[in-house]
Amino acid sequence: MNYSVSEENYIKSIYHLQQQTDTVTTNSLANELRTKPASVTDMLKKLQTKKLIEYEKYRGFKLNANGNKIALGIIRRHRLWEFFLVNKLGFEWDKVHVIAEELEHVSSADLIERLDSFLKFPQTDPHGDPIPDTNGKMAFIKQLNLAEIIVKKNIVVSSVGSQSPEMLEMLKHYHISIGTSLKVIKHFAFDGSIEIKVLQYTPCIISEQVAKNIFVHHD
Amino acid sequence: MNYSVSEENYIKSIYHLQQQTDTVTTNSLANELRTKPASVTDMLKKLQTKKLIEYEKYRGFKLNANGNKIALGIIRRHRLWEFFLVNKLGFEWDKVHVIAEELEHVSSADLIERLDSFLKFPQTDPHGDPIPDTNGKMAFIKQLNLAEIIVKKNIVVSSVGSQSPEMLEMLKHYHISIGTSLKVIKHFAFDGSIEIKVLQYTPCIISEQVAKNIFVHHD
DNA sequence: ATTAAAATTTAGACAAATCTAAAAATATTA
DNA sequence: TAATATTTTTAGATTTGTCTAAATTTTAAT
Repeated sequence: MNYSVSEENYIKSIYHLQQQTDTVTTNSLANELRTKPASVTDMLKKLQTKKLIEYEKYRGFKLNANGNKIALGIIRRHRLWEFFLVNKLGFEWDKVHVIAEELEHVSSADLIERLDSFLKFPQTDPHGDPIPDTNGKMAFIKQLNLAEIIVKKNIVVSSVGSQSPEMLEMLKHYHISIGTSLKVIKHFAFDGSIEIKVLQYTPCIISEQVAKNIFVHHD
Repeated sequence: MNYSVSEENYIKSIYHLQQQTDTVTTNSLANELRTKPASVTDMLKKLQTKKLIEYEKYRGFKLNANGNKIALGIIRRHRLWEFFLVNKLGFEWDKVHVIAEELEHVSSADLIERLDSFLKFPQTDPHGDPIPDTNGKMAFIKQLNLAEIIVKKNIVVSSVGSQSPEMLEMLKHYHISIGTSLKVIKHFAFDGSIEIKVLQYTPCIISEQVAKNIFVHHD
Protein backbone atom coordinates (compact mmCIF):
# COMPACT_ATOMS: atom_id res chain seq x y z
CA MET A 1 0.00 0.00 0.00
CA ASN A 2 1.06 3.53 -0.78
CA TYR A 3 -0.09 6.55 1.18
CA SER A 4 -0.43 10.21 0.25
CA VAL A 5 1.72 12.87 1.89
CA SER A 6 -1.31 14.04 3.80
CA GLU A 7 -2.20 10.58 5.02
CA GLU A 8 1.38 10.03 6.14
CA ASN A 9 1.36 13.27 8.08
CA TYR A 10 -1.78 12.25 9.90
CA ILE A 11 -0.37 8.81 10.70
CA LYS A 12 2.84 10.30 12.02
CA SER A 13 1.03 12.84 14.17
CA ILE A 14 -1.30 10.23 15.64
CA TYR A 15 1.74 8.15 16.52
CA HIS A 16 3.42 11.05 18.29
CA LEU A 17 0.30 11.96 20.26
CA GLN A 18 -0.11 8.34 21.31
CA GLN A 19 3.23 8.48 23.07
CA GLN A 20 1.53 10.66 25.67
CA THR A 21 -2.04 9.42 25.70
CA ASP A 22 -3.08 6.01 24.47
CA THR A 23 -6.11 7.24 22.55
CA VAL A 24 -6.03 10.50 20.66
CA THR A 25 -8.74 13.15 20.37
CA THR A 26 -9.87 14.99 17.28
CA ASN A 27 -9.01 18.40 18.69
CA SER A 28 -5.50 17.48 19.77
CA LEU A 29 -4.73 16.05 16.34
CA ALA A 30 -6.20 19.13 14.62
CA ASN A 31 -4.00 21.26 16.83
CA GLU A 32 -0.88 19.16 16.16
CA LEU A 33 -1.42 19.35 12.40
CA ARG A 34 -2.54 23.00 12.45
CA THR A 35 -5.74 22.10 10.71
CA LYS A 36 -9.44 22.09 11.65
CA PRO A 37 -11.27 19.37 13.62
CA ALA A 38 -13.66 18.83 10.69
CA SER A 39 -10.72 18.02 8.42
CA VAL A 40 -9.46 15.54 10.97
CA THR A 41 -12.80 13.76 11.09
CA ASP A 42 -12.76 13.48 7.30
CA MET A 43 -9.31 11.93 7.28
CA LEU A 44 -10.13 9.58 10.16
CA LYS A 45 -12.85 7.97 8.06
CA LYS A 46 -10.35 7.46 5.30
CA LEU A 47 -7.72 5.97 7.60
CA GLN A 48 -10.38 3.69 9.04
CA THR A 49 -11.43 2.34 5.66
CA LYS A 50 -7.73 1.81 4.94
CA LYS A 51 -7.53 -0.21 8.17
CA LEU A 52 -4.87 1.88 9.85
CA ILE A 53 -6.74 3.03 12.95
CA GLU A 54 -9.32 1.93 15.46
CA TYR A 55 -11.93 4.62 15.57
CA GLU A 56 -15.21 5.03 17.41
CA LYS A 57 -17.20 8.13 16.65
CA TYR A 58 -16.92 10.74 19.39
CA ARG A 59 -14.72 8.39 21.44
CA GLY A 60 -11.26 8.95 20.09
CA PHE A 61 -8.99 6.75 18.03
CA LYS A 62 -5.62 5.01 17.92
CA LEU A 63 -3.34 3.37 15.39
CA ASN A 64 -3.77 -0.38 15.01
CA ALA A 65 -0.81 -2.73 14.52
CA ASN A 66 -0.74 -1.96 10.83
CA GLY A 67 -0.93 1.81 11.35
CA ASN A 68 1.84 1.58 13.89
CA LYS A 69 4.11 -0.13 11.43
CA ILE A 70 3.44 2.50 8.79
CA ALA A 71 4.14 5.25 11.33
CA LEU A 72 7.45 3.70 12.32
CA GLY A 73 8.43 3.50 8.65
CA ILE A 74 7.83 7.22 8.25
CA ILE A 75 9.72 8.00 11.44
CA ARG A 76 12.58 5.81 10.26
CA ARG A 77 12.83 7.79 7.03
CA HIS A 78 12.56 11.11 8.83
CA ARG A 79 15.30 10.33 11.32
CA LEU A 80 17.68 8.84 8.78
CA TRP A 81 17.37 11.94 6.64
CA GLU A 82 17.95 14.15 9.69
CA PHE A 83 21.10 12.21 10.44
CA PHE A 84 22.21 12.62 6.85
CA LEU A 85 21.51 16.35 6.84
CA VAL A 86 23.52 16.98 10.00
CA ASN A 87 26.34 14.48 9.63
CA LYS A 88 26.91 14.58 5.89
CA LEU A 89 25.66 17.96 4.75
CA GLY A 90 26.74 19.86 7.86
CA PHE A 91 23.37 21.38 8.77
CA GLU A 92 22.84 22.72 12.29
CA TRP A 93 20.61 20.31 14.18
CA ASP A 94 17.85 22.89 14.60
CA LYS A 95 17.48 23.39 10.84
CA VAL A 96 16.85 19.87 9.64
CA HIS A 97 13.35 19.07 10.84
CA VAL A 98 11.48 20.97 8.13
CA ILE A 99 13.59 19.53 5.31
CA ALA A 100 13.32 16.00 6.69
CA GLU A 101 9.53 16.41 6.71
CA GLU A 102 9.71 16.69 2.94
CA LEU A 103 12.28 13.98 2.37
CA GLU A 104 10.46 11.46 4.57
CA HIS A 105 7.69 11.14 1.99
CA VAL A 106 9.97 9.89 -0.76
CA SER A 107 8.83 6.34 -0.77
CA SER A 108 11.49 4.06 -2.26
CA ALA A 109 12.35 1.30 0.21
CA ASP A 110 15.58 0.60 -1.63
CA LEU A 111 16.60 4.24 -1.17
CA ILE A 112 16.13 4.10 2.58
CA GLU A 113 18.00 0.83 3.05
CA ARG A 114 20.93 2.17 1.04
CA LEU A 115 20.86 5.45 2.92
CA ASP A 116 20.91 3.55 6.20
CA SER A 117 23.89 1.55 5.03
CA PHE A 118 25.67 4.67 3.72
CA LEU A 119 25.21 6.33 7.12
CA LYS A 120 26.60 3.16 8.80
CA PHE A 121 23.33 2.25 10.48
CA PRO A 122 22.99 5.06 13.01
CA GLN A 123 21.03 4.28 16.16
CA THR A 124 19.72 7.76 16.94
CA ASP A 125 18.94 10.95 15.06
CA PRO A 126 20.64 14.31 15.82
CA HIS A 127 18.10 15.03 18.55
CA GLY A 128 18.89 11.76 20.28
CA ASP A 129 15.72 9.98 19.24
CA PRO A 130 16.13 6.31 18.30
CA ILE A 131 15.81 5.27 14.65
CA PRO A 132 13.42 2.34 14.04
CA ASP A 133 14.85 -0.54 12.01
CA THR A 134 13.38 -1.86 8.75
CA ASN A 135 10.85 -3.94 10.64
CA GLY A 136 9.67 -1.07 12.79
CA LYS A 137 11.59 -2.18 15.88
CA MET A 138 12.83 0.78 17.87
CA ALA A 139 15.32 0.67 20.73
CA PHE A 140 13.85 1.82 23.99
CA ILE A 141 15.98 4.48 25.62
CA LYS A 142 15.07 5.17 29.20
CA GLN A 143 14.60 8.86 29.44
CA LEU A 144 15.04 10.82 32.64
CA ASN A 145 13.68 14.32 32.66
CA LEU A 146 16.26 16.95 33.59
CA ALA A 147 13.66 18.82 35.65
CA GLU A 148 13.39 15.78 37.95
CA ILE A 149 17.07 15.02 38.40
CA ILE A 150 18.22 15.49 41.97
CA VAL A 151 21.60 13.79 42.21
CA LYS A 152 24.61 15.97 41.56
CA LYS A 153 26.40 13.36 39.47
CA ASN A 154 27.37 13.79 35.85
CA ILE A 155 24.53 13.18 33.42
CA VAL A 156 24.45 13.10 29.63
CA VAL A 157 21.87 14.76 27.44
CA SER A 158 20.23 12.06 25.33
CA SER A 159 17.41 13.89 23.57
CA VAL A 160 15.25 16.97 23.55
CA GLY A 161 11.48 17.13 23.62
CA SER A 162 10.91 20.11 21.41
CA GLN A 163 12.51 20.56 18.03
CA SER A 164 11.29 24.09 17.42
CA PRO A 165 14.04 26.35 16.08
CA GLU A 166 13.39 28.67 19.04
CA MET A 167 14.01 25.92 21.56
CA LEU A 168 17.06 24.57 19.81
CA GLU A 169 18.55 28.00 19.33
CA MET A 170 18.34 28.54 23.05
CA LEU A 171 19.94 25.20 23.81
CA LYS A 172 22.80 26.14 21.55
CA HIS A 173 23.19 29.32 23.56
CA TYR A 174 23.50 27.21 26.74
CA HIS A 175 26.09 24.99 24.97
CA ILE A 176 23.77 22.03 25.26
CA SER A 177 23.40 19.39 22.56
CA ILE A 178 23.02 15.62 22.37
CA GLY A 179 25.87 14.00 24.24
CA THR A 180 26.66 17.05 26.37
CA SER A 181 27.80 16.17 29.91
CA LEU A 182 26.44 18.31 32.72
CA LYS A 183 25.61 18.44 36.44
CA VAL A 184 22.56 19.73 38.24
CA ILE A 185 23.74 22.10 40.99
CA LYS A 186 20.61 23.55 42.54
CA HIS A 187 16.83 23.65 42.31
CA PHE A 188 14.93 26.87 42.87
CA ALA A 189 11.57 26.06 44.43
CA PHE A 190 10.13 29.46 43.57
CA ASP A 191 9.75 28.91 39.82
CA GLY A 192 11.15 25.42 39.35
CA SER A 193 14.22 26.69 37.53
CA ILE A 194 17.49 24.83 38.02
CA GLU A 195 21.14 25.73 38.01
CA ILE A 196 23.32 23.48 35.91
CA LYS A 197 26.98 23.30 35.02
CA VAL A 198 28.09 22.22 31.60
CA LEU A 199 31.70 21.02 31.61
CA GLN A 200 34.17 23.87 31.04
CA TYR A 201 31.46 26.53 31.12
CA THR A 202 30.36 28.63 34.06
CA PRO A 203 27.12 27.49 35.74
CA CYS A 204 23.88 28.84 34.34
CA ILE A 205 20.21 28.78 35.22
CA ILE A 206 17.56 27.33 32.97
CA SER A 207 13.80 27.61 33.36
CA GLU A 208 11.60 24.68 34.31
CA GLN A 209 10.03 24.75 30.87
CA VAL A 210 13.39 24.26 29.19
CA ALA A 211 14.44 21.59 31.71
CA LYS A 212 11.28 19.62 30.97
CA ASN A 213 12.30 19.44 27.34
CA ILE A 214 15.71 17.99 28.07
CA PHE A 215 16.06 14.25 28.57
CA VAL A 216 19.18 12.71 30.03
CA HIS A 217 20.72 9.44 31.09
CA HIS A 218 23.33 8.68 33.71
CA ASP A 219 26.91 8.51 32.62
CA MET B 1 7.73 31.81 -5.72
CA ASN B 2 6.97 28.19 -4.92
CA TYR B 3 5.54 25.72 -7.38
CA SER B 4 3.51 22.55 -6.90
CA VAL B 5 4.91 19.16 -7.84
CA SER B 6 2.55 19.10 -10.77
CA GLU B 7 3.55 22.55 -11.99
CA GLU B 8 7.21 21.58 -11.72
CA ASN B 9 6.64 18.45 -13.77
CA TYR B 10 4.99 20.45 -16.51
CA ILE B 11 7.80 23.02 -16.52
CA LYS B 12 10.44 20.32 -16.71
CA SER B 13 8.70 18.51 -19.54
CA ILE B 14 8.22 21.68 -21.54
CA TYR B 15 11.92 22.37 -21.13
CA HIS B 16 12.87 18.92 -22.40
CA LEU B 17 10.56 19.13 -25.41
CA GLN B 18 11.95 22.55 -26.27
CA GLN B 19 15.40 21.00 -26.75
CA GLN B 20 14.02 19.44 -29.91
CA THR B 21 11.45 21.95 -31.12
CA ASP B 22 11.40 25.57 -30.09
CA THR B 23 7.68 25.75 -29.46
CA VAL B 24 5.83 22.87 -27.91
CA THR B 25 2.40 21.48 -28.78
CA THR B 26 -0.37 20.45 -26.43
CA ASN B 27 -0.44 16.90 -27.69
CA SER B 28 3.28 16.32 -27.41
CA LEU B 29 3.28 17.59 -23.83
CA ALA B 30 0.26 15.45 -22.96
CA ASN B 31 2.10 12.49 -24.39
CA GLU B 32 5.32 13.28 -22.51
CA LEU B 33 3.46 13.57 -19.22
CA ARG B 34 1.14 10.64 -19.94
CA THR B 35 -1.87 12.80 -19.36
CA LYS B 36 -4.71 14.16 -21.52
CA PRO B 37 -4.55 17.22 -23.81
CA ALA B 38 -7.40 18.84 -21.89
CA SER B 39 -5.38 18.64 -18.68
CA VAL B 40 -2.45 20.26 -20.45
CA THR B 41 -4.57 23.17 -21.60
CA ASP B 42 -5.78 23.72 -18.03
CA MET B 43 -2.25 23.81 -16.70
CA LEU B 44 -1.03 26.07 -19.51
CA LYS B 45 -3.47 28.75 -18.41
CA LYS B 46 -2.11 28.49 -14.91
CA LEU B 47 1.52 28.68 -16.02
CA GLN B 48 0.62 31.67 -18.15
CA THR B 49 -0.94 33.60 -15.28
CA LYS B 50 2.16 32.73 -13.27
CA LYS B 51 4.24 34.25 -16.06
CA LEU B 52 6.32 31.17 -16.82
CA ILE B 53 5.38 30.59 -20.45
CA GLU B 54 4.47 32.41 -23.61
CA TYR B 55 1.26 30.91 -24.83
CA GLU B 56 -1.07 31.67 -27.70
CA LYS B 57 -4.22 29.62 -27.96
CA TYR B 58 -4.00 26.93 -30.61
CA ARG B 59 -0.50 28.14 -31.58
CA GLY B 60 1.77 26.36 -29.14
CA PHE B 61 3.82 27.66 -26.24
CA LYS B 62 7.33 27.97 -24.83
CA LEU B 63 9.01 28.80 -21.55
CA ASN B 64 9.94 32.45 -21.10
CA ALA B 65 13.19 33.52 -19.41
CA ASN B 66 11.66 33.07 -15.99
CA GLY B 67 10.24 29.65 -16.81
CA ASN B 68 13.59 28.59 -18.18
CA LYS B 69 15.32 29.50 -14.97
CA ILE B 70 12.81 27.51 -12.93
CA ALA B 71 13.25 24.53 -15.24
CA LEU B 72 17.02 24.63 -14.87
CA GLY B 73 16.63 24.72 -11.09
CA ILE B 74 14.54 21.56 -11.20
CA ILE B 75 17.01 19.87 -13.56
CA ARG B 76 19.86 20.89 -11.27
CA ARG B 77 18.17 19.23 -8.31
CA HIS B 78 17.32 16.13 -10.34
CA ARG B 79 20.85 15.61 -11.60
CA LEU B 80 22.53 16.28 -8.28
CA TRP B 81 20.32 13.70 -6.63
CA GLU B 82 21.07 11.21 -9.42
CA PHE B 83 24.77 11.74 -8.85
CA PHE B 84 24.25 11.20 -5.13
CA LEU B 85 22.25 8.03 -5.64
CA VAL B 86 24.86 6.47 -7.91
CA ASN B 87 28.09 7.73 -6.35
CA LYS B 88 27.18 7.69 -2.67
CA LEU B 89 24.41 5.14 -2.31
CA GLY B 90 25.72 2.76 -4.96
CA PHE B 91 22.63 2.55 -7.13
CA GLU B 92 22.95 1.27 -10.68
CA TRP B 93 22.65 4.20 -13.06
CA ASP B 94 19.49 2.83 -14.65
CA LYS B 95 17.60 2.77 -11.34
CA VAL B 96 17.94 6.36 -10.18
CA HIS B 97 15.70 8.35 -12.49
CA VAL B 98 12.40 7.50 -10.79
CA ILE B 99 13.72 8.24 -7.30
CA ALA B 100 15.33 11.49 -8.43
CA GLU B 101 11.97 12.54 -9.83
CA GLU B 102 10.64 12.50 -6.29
CA LEU B 103 13.66 14.07 -4.64
CA GLU B 104 13.87 16.91 -7.15
CA HIS B 105 10.69 18.46 -5.72
CA VAL B 106 12.13 18.94 -2.24
CA SER B 107 12.50 22.66 -2.39
CA SER B 108 15.10 23.85 0.12
CA ALA B 109 17.77 25.89 -1.68
CA ASP B 110 20.12 25.44 1.27
CA LEU B 111 19.76 21.67 0.92
CA ILE B 112 20.78 21.70 -2.72
CA GLU B 113 23.78 23.96 -2.24
CA ARG B 114 25.03 21.78 0.59
CA LEU B 115 24.41 18.63 -1.43
CA ASP B 116 26.36 20.13 -4.33
CA SER B 117 29.25 20.91 -2.01
CA PHE B 118 29.10 17.46 -0.39
CA LEU B 119 29.30 15.87 -3.83
CA LYS B 120 32.28 18.11 -4.68
CA PHE B 121 30.46 20.10 -7.34
CA PRO B 122 30.01 17.43 -10.01
CA GLN B 123 29.77 18.67 -13.61
CA THR B 124 27.61 15.88 -15.04
CA ASP B 125 25.07 13.37 -13.80
CA PRO B 126 25.52 9.59 -14.13
CA HIS B 127 24.08 9.68 -17.66
CA GLY B 128 26.63 12.29 -18.73
CA ASP B 129 24.20 15.20 -18.78
CA PRO B 130 25.60 18.50 -17.51
CA ILE B 131 24.39 19.85 -14.14
CA PRO B 132 23.25 23.51 -14.21
CA ASP B 133 24.85 25.77 -11.60
CA THR B 134 22.91 27.79 -9.00
CA ASN B 135 22.20 30.53 -11.50
CA GLY B 136 20.89 28.17 -14.16
CA LYS B 137 24.05 28.24 -16.25
CA MET B 138 24.72 24.89 -17.86
CA ALA B 139 27.92 23.86 -19.60
CA PHE B 140 27.43 23.11 -23.24
CA ILE B 141 28.85 19.76 -24.16
CA LYS B 142 29.14 19.22 -27.89
CA GLN B 143 27.45 15.96 -28.53
CA LEU B 144 28.27 13.76 -31.48
CA ASN B 145 25.84 11.01 -32.24
CA LEU B 146 27.40 7.56 -32.36
CA ALA B 147 25.28 6.65 -35.39
CA GLU B 148 27.00 9.41 -37.37
CA ILE B 149 30.60 8.74 -36.37
CA ILE B 150 32.73 7.65 -39.31
CA VAL B 151 36.32 7.93 -38.17
CA LYS B 152 37.84 4.87 -36.64
CA LYS B 153 39.57 6.75 -33.83
CA ASN B 154 38.88 6.25 -30.15
CA ILE B 155 35.78 8.04 -28.90
CA VAL B 156 34.36 8.37 -25.40
CA VAL B 157 30.72 7.94 -24.45
CA SER B 158 29.53 11.18 -22.87
CA SER B 159 25.81 10.68 -22.45
CA VAL B 160 22.82 8.61 -23.43
CA GLY B 161 19.58 9.86 -24.87
CA SER B 162 17.17 7.45 -23.26
CA GLN B 163 17.12 6.68 -19.58
CA SER B 164 14.59 3.92 -19.73
CA PRO B 165 15.60 0.89 -17.68
CA GLU B 166 15.27 -1.23 -20.83
CA MET B 167 17.76 0.92 -22.72
CA LEU B 168 20.21 1.17 -19.87
CA GLU B 169 20.02 -2.52 -19.14
CA MET B 170 21.02 -3.21 -22.72
CA LEU B 171 23.91 -0.76 -22.58
CA LYS B 172 25.15 -2.54 -19.51
CA HIS B 173 25.05 -5.77 -21.47
CA TYR B 174 27.27 -4.16 -24.14
CA HIS B 175 29.66 -2.94 -21.40
CA ILE B 176 28.89 0.66 -22.29
CA SER B 177 28.54 3.41 -19.72
CA ILE B 178 29.51 7.07 -19.39
CA GLY B 179 33.26 7.41 -19.97
CA THR B 180 33.57 4.15 -21.87
CA SER B 181 36.17 4.29 -24.66
CA LEU B 182 35.27 2.62 -27.94
CA LYS B 183 35.90 2.55 -31.67
CA VAL B 184 33.49 2.35 -34.59
CA ILE B 185 34.63 -0.45 -36.88
CA LYS B 186 31.99 -0.75 -39.57
CA HIS B 187 28.64 0.55 -40.74
CA PHE B 188 26.04 -1.75 -42.24
CA ALA B 189 24.06 0.13 -44.84
CA PHE B 190 21.26 -2.44 -44.83
CA ASP B 191 19.74 -1.54 -41.47
CA GLY B 192 22.06 1.20 -40.24
CA SER B 193 23.52 -0.98 -37.52
CA ILE B 194 27.20 -0.50 -36.64
CA GLU B 195 29.96 -2.67 -35.36
CA ILE B 196 31.90 -1.25 -32.43
CA LYS B 197 34.74 -2.38 -30.25
CA VAL B 198 34.83 -1.56 -26.59
CA LEU B 199 38.35 -1.79 -25.18
CA GLN B 200 39.22 -5.30 -23.99
CA TYR B 201 35.95 -6.76 -25.24
CA THR B 202 35.32 -8.51 -28.53
CA PRO B 203 33.61 -6.35 -31.19
CA CYS B 204 29.82 -6.31 -31.19
CA ILE B 205 27.01 -4.97 -33.35
CA ILE B 206 24.45 -2.50 -32.12
CA SER B 207 21.29 -1.40 -33.88
CA GLU B 208 20.84 2.06 -35.34
CA GLN B 209 18.21 2.81 -32.71
CA VAL B 210 20.65 2.15 -29.91
CA ALA B 211 23.45 4.06 -31.65
CA LYS B 212 21.22 7.09 -31.97
CA ASN B 213 20.81 7.14 -28.22
CA ILE B 214 24.53 7.18 -27.53
CA PHE B 215 26.38 10.47 -27.60
CA VAL B 216 30.15 10.66 -27.68
CA HIS B 217 33.05 13.06 -27.83
CA HIS B 218 36.51 12.62 -29.26
CA ASP B 219 39.23 11.54 -26.91
C1' DA C 1 -30.84 15.46 36.59
C1' DT C 2 -30.96 19.38 33.90
C1' DT C 3 -28.57 22.69 31.73
C1' DA C 4 -24.54 24.85 29.86
C1' DA C 5 -20.15 24.21 27.74
C1' DA C 6 -17.00 21.80 24.97
C1' DA C 7 -15.86 18.46 21.58
C1' DT C 8 -17.03 16.06 17.50
C1' DT C 9 -19.38 15.14 13.38
C1' DT C 10 -22.20 16.29 9.32
C1' DA C 11 -23.52 19.05 5.42
C1' DG C 12 -22.26 21.70 1.93
C1' DA C 13 -18.73 24.54 -0.42
C1' DC C 14 -14.13 25.30 -2.52
C1' DA C 15 -9.44 24.82 -4.83
C1' DA C 16 -6.19 21.89 -7.33
C1' DA C 17 -5.54 18.64 -10.71
C1' DT C 18 -7.44 15.53 -13.38
C1' DC C 19 -10.88 13.37 -16.75
C1' DT C 20 -14.61 12.66 -20.76
C1' DA C 21 -17.30 14.42 -24.30
C1' DA C 22 -18.43 18.08 -27.18
C1' DA C 23 -17.24 22.33 -29.58
C1' DA C 24 -14.02 25.23 -31.95
C1' DA C 25 -9.91 26.16 -34.50
C1' DT C 26 -6.31 24.71 -37.46
C1' DA C 27 -4.22 21.66 -40.87
C1' DT C 28 -4.58 18.39 -44.66
C1' DT C 29 -6.06 16.64 -48.92
C1' DA C 30 -8.62 15.69 -52.70
C1' DT D 1 -11.28 25.71 -51.97
C1' DA D 2 -14.35 22.72 -49.91
C1' DA D 3 -14.50 18.69 -47.24
C1' DT D 4 -12.29 16.00 -43.91
C1' DA D 5 -9.15 14.99 -40.36
C1' DT D 6 -6.48 16.47 -36.60
C1' DT D 7 -5.47 19.32 -32.82
C1' DT D 8 -6.80 22.17 -29.21
C1' DT D 9 -9.96 24.19 -26.15
C1' DT D 10 -14.20 24.47 -23.43
C1' DA D 11 -17.78 22.71 -20.43
C1' DG D 12 -18.90 20.04 -16.91
C1' DA D 13 -17.81 16.14 -13.74
C1' DT D 14 -14.61 13.74 -10.31
C1' DT D 15 -11.21 13.05 -6.53
C1' DT D 16 -8.50 14.63 -2.67
C1' DG D 17 -7.99 17.47 0.98
C1' DT D 18 -9.47 21.33 3.00
C1' DC D 19 -12.80 24.83 5.03
C1' DT D 20 -17.12 27.17 7.57
C1' DA D 21 -21.31 26.81 9.78
C1' DA D 22 -24.72 24.07 11.75
C1' DA D 23 -26.13 19.90 14.12
C1' DT D 24 -25.10 16.28 17.28
C1' DT D 25 -22.90 14.01 21.08
C1' DT D 26 -20.35 13.99 25.20
C1' DT D 27 -18.68 16.22 29.38
C1' DA D 28 -18.94 19.39 33.17
C1' DA D 29 -21.39 22.18 36.36
C1' DT D 30 -24.96 23.67 38.93
